[in-house]
Formats: sequence, C-alpha cells, structure tokens
Amino acid sequence: MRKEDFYGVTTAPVEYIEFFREAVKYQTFHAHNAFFEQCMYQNILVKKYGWPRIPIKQWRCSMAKSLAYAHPQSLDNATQALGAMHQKNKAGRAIMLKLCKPNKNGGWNEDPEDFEKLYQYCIDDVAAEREIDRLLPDLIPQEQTYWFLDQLINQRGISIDTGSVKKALDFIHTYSENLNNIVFEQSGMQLDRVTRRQAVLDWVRSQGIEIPGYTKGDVKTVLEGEIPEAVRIVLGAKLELGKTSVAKYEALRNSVGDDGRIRDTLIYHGATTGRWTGKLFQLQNLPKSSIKNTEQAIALLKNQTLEGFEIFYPDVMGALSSCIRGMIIASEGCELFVGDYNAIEARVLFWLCEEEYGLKQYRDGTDIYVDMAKRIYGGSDISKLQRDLGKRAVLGCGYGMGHVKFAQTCAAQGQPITGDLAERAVKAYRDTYGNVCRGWYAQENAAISVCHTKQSAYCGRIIWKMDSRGTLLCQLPSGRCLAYPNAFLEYVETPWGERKIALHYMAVDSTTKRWGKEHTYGGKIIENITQAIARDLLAAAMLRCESRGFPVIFSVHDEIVADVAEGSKTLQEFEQCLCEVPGWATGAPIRVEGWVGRRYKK
DNA sequence: CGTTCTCGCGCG
DNA sequence: AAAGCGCGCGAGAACG
Repeated sequence: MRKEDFYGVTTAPVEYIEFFREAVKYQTFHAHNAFFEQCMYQNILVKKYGWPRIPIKQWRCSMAKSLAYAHPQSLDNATQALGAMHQKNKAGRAIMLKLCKPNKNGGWNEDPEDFEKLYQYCIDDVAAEREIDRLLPDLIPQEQTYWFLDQLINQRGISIDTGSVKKALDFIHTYSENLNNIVFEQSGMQLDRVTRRQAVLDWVRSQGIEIPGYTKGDVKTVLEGEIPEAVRIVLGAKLELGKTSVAKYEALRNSVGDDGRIRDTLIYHGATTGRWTGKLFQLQNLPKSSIKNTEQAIALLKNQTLEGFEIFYPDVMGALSSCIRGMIIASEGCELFVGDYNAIEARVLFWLCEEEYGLKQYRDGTDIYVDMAKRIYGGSDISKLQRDLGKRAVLGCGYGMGHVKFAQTCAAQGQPITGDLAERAVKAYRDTYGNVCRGWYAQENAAISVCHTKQSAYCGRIIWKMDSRGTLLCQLPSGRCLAYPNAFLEYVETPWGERKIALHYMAVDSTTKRWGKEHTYGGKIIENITQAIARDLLAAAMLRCESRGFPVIFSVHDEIVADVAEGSKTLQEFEQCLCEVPGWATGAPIRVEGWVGRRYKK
C-alpha cells in the first residue's frame, strides 16, 4: 500500500505512529469484530511498519456487545436491527472486495475512482461502528474478562495433525470417485453423484420405489425393504457419502495456518444464551467416534494405502469420520487435558428451580436414571434399556416436552417406545421434580408481568427487568443478563388450541438468519436460563484454568480442553480447578470427569 | 454468475 | 396441564 493511500490521507504515517504511541498508553480501541482488526494491526502495522503493540485488554468489540444483547452479529444486520442512522455502505463493500481480488487478467484493479469509494466506505464503516457501539450496552466487567480470554484462545489456536489430514483427503477423494462411478453405472448413467438430492429422489421413484425424503432415516427405511439391487447400491452410496462430517477434513485443510494451527474458530456469545459457537472448523459438532480404537485407525491412515485401510475398515467413510476428533493434537512437548461436566444442564436445572429432591440425589450420588426408570416402570429390577429410558426422561423432560414429542425423540435416538410408555415417562418426571414444572410457569408469569408493568421483579434466582430501549432483561445469578429485544405482549394460539398472552420479542431466527418476531413460553425460558447458567459456570472455569497454568485451547458447552506442558500439572489439579464454582453458584452439585492424552477424542 | 434459501447432518 | 432448546456448515436449488 502506498503511504498516501492510507485512508486517503496524505500525511506521513510517522505522525500516526507517534499519535498511536501516545494513545496506546491510556486509550481503548474499539471495532466491530475486533479480532480482525487486531490481526491486521498486529501483522501489518506492528510487524511491517513498527507501530506500537496494543495489548488485548485495550481492545473492545461492538460485535461481542451486539451478540450479548441478542442482536445480529454482522455490522450490516446490527445497524438495521438497531435502526441506526449510519448504515453499512454495501456498494462500498463490493468495491472493497473487488480491490482485494485480482481481475480476470490476473492483474490488480487500480481505478482511482474505486479507491475514492473505498476511502468513503472506510469512513462510513467507522461511523456505523461508532454509532452501534454507542447504542449497545457495554459488556459487564466479568464478561469483558471472558471476551479477553476468548481473544487469547482464538489467537493461540489449536494444533492439527496436518499430515493425517492430507492423507485422509487423498482417501476421501479416491474412495468417493470410485463410489460415484459405480452410482453412474448402476443408475444407467442417470446420476453422476448422490449429493444431487432431487435428481436421486426422482430416479429412485422412477424405479418404482417410494421414498418420502432424503434424510438418513428416509434412506435407511427404504433400504430395509425389498428393492432392486441398483437402488440399493445408489442409496447405500448416499449413506456413505452423505456424511457431511467428512467435509470437515476440507474445512481443516482450508483453515489451518502454516504453523499447523487453526485459529479464530470460536465466536464469543454466538448463541443468545451466551454459549460459544464455532466457525471454519466448527468444534461444537465433531462426530463421536463409532470405532473402538481410533488411535489404531489413525496409525493405519498414516501408514497404509486406501486398499490396505479398507481391509481393516470396510466402512472407509465411517472410519474417517471417526478419526476427525483425533486430528486435534497436543502441541510439541504438551498434553491435552480434557474435562467434561457430567449432566451439567440437568444439575443446573435442579439448582435453578430449587428442586430439592433432585439436588439431594445428585449430592448423594444416587443413580438418578435408575431411580427414574423405577418410577416409569414401577419395578425395582431395572434393565440397561429401562435405565436408558430413565436417562432420556431426566435429560429430556425438563423443559416441558410432551409425551408425543418424547416418543418421537426416543424413536429418533434409536429407542422406539409406545405412546403409553411415553406418557408414563413424562408424568413420572413431572411428578418427581414438581419444582421444575412450577419453575416453567413462575418464570413465564414473571417475564410477562415485568413486560407489562415495566417494574423489575425477582423470581427465584432470577431478576426480570426492562431497559430504556424496551429490551426485556433476564438477570442470571452471575449478574449477566439475557436480552429479549423489543419485548411486547401479544396473543398466540397454543398448540392445544387455546388463545393466551405470550411474550414476544425480536430475534435472529437461528435457521433463517433473519431478524424477526418470535415468542416464547415457560419451558423455553427455563431452558434458556439453564443453558446460560451452565455456560457461566464453564466460562468461570475456563478463566480459572488459564490463571492456574492450564492454557485453554477450546471448549464445547460442557467440556474444556487445555494444552499443557508435559509433566507440569496433574489431572487431579485440573479436575479440582473445573469443579470449583463461583460464589453466586454455591450449592450447585457439579461433577467433572477428566483425562489426559495426546489426541482429542470422545 | 453470484447471492440467498432450504435441506440435511452432527454436536451439547 | 399444556409446548424441549441451542447452534454452523456443505451442497444443491432457487433467485435475480
């Protein structure tokens, strides 16, 4: 970049450096997605041009603020949702992207008019960022601390076994090409690959076979029936190649840095409940391994040809999918310390609702799933399968699920049950943990009443209040608030056909990504709060880990992973660190299980 | 031809 | 009494 191109100002950069040297002593630096800004500042201005380093703690991020206030992530959508005066300059953004990429002839776009528009885009962006930073409430101090930790973790990155990733991609490409060739032959040259949903469905139906949709379940059901061999082969190929999980190897290859680490994969407060979400190589949905010895599979992946690998693992794609977690490895001279919170949400739910019987069970170490199974089945001799149903009830019925949905959920998880049994399970849960059910109605009523009166109110461990922008706030025991923007009351028709008042608010729809009207009810509110409290416990533990010599590399909702110098720490110290709870959570019955190893696994 | 929507997958 | 919830990404299909 020519020096006079810097924001269109022709003053010598040296003056800026002096200005920054002074400013860095006492100023904070604000940006929307400050991680990006930090990368550019550190790697270009500091490393190449000698500007002064800005410590993480002097950065602030309006994207983090927007997410924590249950508003959209992107600057564009956030300014729209807030009705800001300054909106994102979309045309300018298009120019920026154009100037970033080579043109068709491989040269660079150097149109001076485009540069003028680029400068204006930068100015507009700063105006929009300033305005929303002003409109949005600051993070509370505790959350600001968690955001600093988030930035540190995202900069630190995660060590990846890049050699094995490369080998797995070779296997995947060869194997899927072979399989697609077979599909091509078997379909009479009608289908070149099985990922074309509509084309495959049309073809299957043309073969006289009925198929409702193209989900794994739909395909499996059809495969169980009497069908032509060609259809069997094509649908079998769909199941093998339909594992989106294998695409994660591609994601890894595309996002790993030259030093073998992936960075910037966590989004602070990505979910409205405060949970971290993921991007690039999304860590929150890595498939669990379905094979016994993943270490062995990865060793074969390293040393064998595809043909050799296939002898040990005929389900090549399934085996590779099982190896993905193992691509995350400890850094040189380090070990992974991994800790998992046992049934964190069920425990937090009882604590939130002051459900004393459930709390006592967890404190006493009762097998709570067996206890629930006894109540459902009415016997005392509980089989493994019956305990499984008890577990599904304990983990699934805390947020108001009805028996029809419960039966569906069980079937989807491979344990189909009768409607009668589903009814008994739901009733058993509600009878046993009455305070949980009372919590649904209490929180819903409190939220609605505060929305109506605008006066703050306690409800158990929660405080509800309205802020000056009309956002309904749900203050958690940690002091953090969940936000329900533009809250208002309106009638809805319930699933059972009744008309009743419901809490409405604006939100980013998690599937459509659009800003729109939503409404909520007791079970959902309790779920939001429970998930949020579990996240607060996790965040507090991550911070403790960091300060006690367990450098955190990521977390997955109920699990913390640290990359620790070999021999410097014990597992017991780590588990102890995770088990502590902040003062606000005294009495929450937490249990942690940990392990140490060189490769990540589940 | 590039962007947006929809479906399907996998996790807690 | 009643209604589980929270995510992101890839690929294809639809749209402009």
